[in-house]
Amino acid sequence: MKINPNDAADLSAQIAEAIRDAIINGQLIVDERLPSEAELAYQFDVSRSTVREALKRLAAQSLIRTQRGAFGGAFVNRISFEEAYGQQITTSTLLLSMNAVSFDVACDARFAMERACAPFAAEHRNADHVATMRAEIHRQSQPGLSDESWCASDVAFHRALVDAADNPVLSYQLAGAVEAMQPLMNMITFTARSRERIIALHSDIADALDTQNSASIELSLTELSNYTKTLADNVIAAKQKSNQK
Amino acid sequence: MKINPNDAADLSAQIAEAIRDAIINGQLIVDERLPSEAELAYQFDVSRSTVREALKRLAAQSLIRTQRGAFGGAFVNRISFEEAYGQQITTSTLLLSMNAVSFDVACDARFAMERACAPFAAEHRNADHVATMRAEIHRQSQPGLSDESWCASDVAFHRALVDAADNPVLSYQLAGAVEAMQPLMNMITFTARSRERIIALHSDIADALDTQNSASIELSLTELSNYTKTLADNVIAAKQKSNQK
DNA sequence: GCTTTTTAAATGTCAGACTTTTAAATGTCT
DNA sequence: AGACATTTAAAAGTCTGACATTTAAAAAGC
Repeated sequence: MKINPNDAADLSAQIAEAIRDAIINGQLIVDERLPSEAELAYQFDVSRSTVREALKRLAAQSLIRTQRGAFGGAFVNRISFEEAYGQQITTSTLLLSMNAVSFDVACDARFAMERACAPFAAEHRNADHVATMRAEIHRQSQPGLSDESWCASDVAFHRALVDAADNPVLSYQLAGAVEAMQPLMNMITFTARSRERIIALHSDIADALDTQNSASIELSLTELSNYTKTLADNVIAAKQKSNQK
Repeated sequence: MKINPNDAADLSAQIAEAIRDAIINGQLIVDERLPSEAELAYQFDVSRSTVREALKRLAAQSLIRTQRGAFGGAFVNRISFEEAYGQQITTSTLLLSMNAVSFDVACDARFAMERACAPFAAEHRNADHVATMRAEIHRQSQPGLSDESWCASDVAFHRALVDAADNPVLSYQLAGAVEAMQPLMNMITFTARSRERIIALHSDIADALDTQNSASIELSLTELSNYTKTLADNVIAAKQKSNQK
């Protein structure tokens, strides 16, 4: 592992990159201990502060974890799917809020990916998944349910569908789509939507999952997508009209 | 923004979290300048080093960028889709290499997501996308092509299909799937695969995209997925047999 | 043999100094 | 007045050295 002191980039960024590369191409393996900060400082010929900044960068990406005390140090971290979900959701949320992504584009992407789970969900679903979905549908039918609780239940419902696919790679990818986009979509459409209509579609999906009818799941998801897009169009049109006044 | 000095967590982690939250819920907006390191150190009542470690954590997640010199400082970064691709690919690669994910599970996820792009790709494809795919197919037909170059061309081919969907959200999600998994798959199957077979399927996909036949794209992708899984099964079976000797 | 104490190694934090970069402000010349 | 050069101040980047805290192993005591 080498760095180039003449490079314009910060030393801490260069060091972080060198260590990251070593982890990615397998020179450092999971749970392996890195040299101590003092030792790294000596090896890279920089101060301990600079090494520490590099290590914090890696820690922020969950590439390493640190442990204090004797025989502590920095260890290569095994990135779990569960951990990665969180990062995925944060990044997806920021991407959507910071970039001008049209509602239709986001909606298309979200439901396309969820439809991609349908065949696997139909195949691998078990009683728990169906029960979770029915429980959330029941919750959604409660008259006094707040918009926040509705949204949480909505996420839980779709989450159950994704989890039914029993594929951690898909779940990881979908985490961003469902958990980041669903709240945004709810925020836009909650004034105009018909809860009954959505509940009916949710029931169709739960039934189709129960009977392992993948095509029917996909069909209902497409309907849900179209309905959501129509709602958004109306809301946006209404907003423009009120602005023109 | 407040931190709790009695919290067991590192101060720099707490400060990073406080600022991250402020960015996520909109208290800090894109391109807004954060207070200087000295000012932040004063506000949080910690040393400048601690603040710097917090800022490095945020920089590692592309949440801020820093600029030296007068009127420099830390600025809230607009996360672009392009930037996010890289992080997505890194994380996906590590997730796959560090966790025991079966080949079939990874393969299912990857092709399911790519199939999800098919309808949009068929609708929005233009001459460039088809031309890129045909060019890559031509490259793949060259007899002397190295395995590394084949893999790169393979990625470029699938990348073109995804890009044809003209949906940045999908492209972002697919970046991890295609660019992280394709190389891993190639690594496992390259000894057993028939380039002719794959080229034939690639040609089918390019033709179907050209004629905007989404169903046909999906069919060919499923065939490609099944072929890949069969190859992997054979390779793994052969390996076990040789181990038993 | 078990418990308690000591110890050393490591990270976490702080304070202060110095270096480098950068853009605005100021000065100077034409 | 405008173009160019110089100064200046603010801010990040880096370094040094110190001290605090944590932690597990080693040593001591029973």
